[in-house]
Amino acid sequence: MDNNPYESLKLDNQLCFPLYAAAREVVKHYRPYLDAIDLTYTQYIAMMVFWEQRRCSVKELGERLYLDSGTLTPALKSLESKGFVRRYRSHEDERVLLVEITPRGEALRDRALSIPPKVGSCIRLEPQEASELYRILYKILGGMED
Amino acid sequence: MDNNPYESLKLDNQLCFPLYAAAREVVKHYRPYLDAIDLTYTQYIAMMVFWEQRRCSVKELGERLYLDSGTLTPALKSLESKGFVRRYRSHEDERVLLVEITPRGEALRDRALSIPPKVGSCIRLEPQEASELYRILYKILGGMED
DNA sequence: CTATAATTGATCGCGCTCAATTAAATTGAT
DNA sequence: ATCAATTTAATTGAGCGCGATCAATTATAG
Repeated sequence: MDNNPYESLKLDNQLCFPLYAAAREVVKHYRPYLDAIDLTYTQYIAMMVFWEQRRCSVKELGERLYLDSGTLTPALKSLESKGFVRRYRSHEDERVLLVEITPRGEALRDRALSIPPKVGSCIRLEPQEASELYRILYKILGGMED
Repeated sequence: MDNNPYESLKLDNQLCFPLYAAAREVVKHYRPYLDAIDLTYTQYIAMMVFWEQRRCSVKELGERLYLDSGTLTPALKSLESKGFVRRYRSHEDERVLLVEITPRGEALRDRALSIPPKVGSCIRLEPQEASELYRILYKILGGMED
């Protein structure tokens, strides 16, 4: 049947490759909509957190987004320069940098509302496939922490 | 039940976000093994193509990997500098740049053989989940071309 | 036979990621 | 209680990936 010792190195047998490629393709579809509100994808998912909870530390944000501070610091500085958040050190612990949404950032939420349905329509999956994909992806994310 | 008009902007309701995060997490797990053979992940998936078909054009490679020349050109130059491939223009059509694997590149295949099982063991999915994920990811990739 | 369009890669600037560094807080031994 | 050692938090800088633009080549139309 399969006597090729290099079978495991074939591109078509990789799970990581379509994961990597699909992620880039989907994020790419956000770009025109995100350009319109002057956000990158990383900034967009950060704003999602602030729309939900107004304020959090860089560390907490990083855990939520699976991103480290090296990625977040420049993204948050950019959000601050656009007036969507403000950044300040915690008084209780000076090591902690807190980020808080501004009224301008709150206002952006309404302009972002049209994005999810637009991108969602490009990912043509059955509802059942979408929820299965969601479940499996979080299983991967949960199982990799070691 | 759900009267929040911003429900669609919650991080937990996004499909793209876990896709984006899981892709990065999985690729990150390749790094130590790829470092050992001096390849980046992009260079690794490019080598997979050459291990299978020895030679192809930059354009063809880009279609296969869903990457453009801005990403591939520096990656291929780096592979060339390490002696794993050679690059030359096609005689039939001078616009086409062909990339061909070298004996040194062929030899690298054996050293890469141990990588897929090592990374695979970090992605703790049932075989059935893995194949379902594979199917759905390629459905996304196939359905986005427009 | 010239002019226009399309294709192919290369180059450049920006954002993201990782490793190393700096700064702050905590722990623990005396 | 004090101070070195460890731990924790975020910033900085280098390299990679991506989108946009450009130059060179080829194909097509008038």
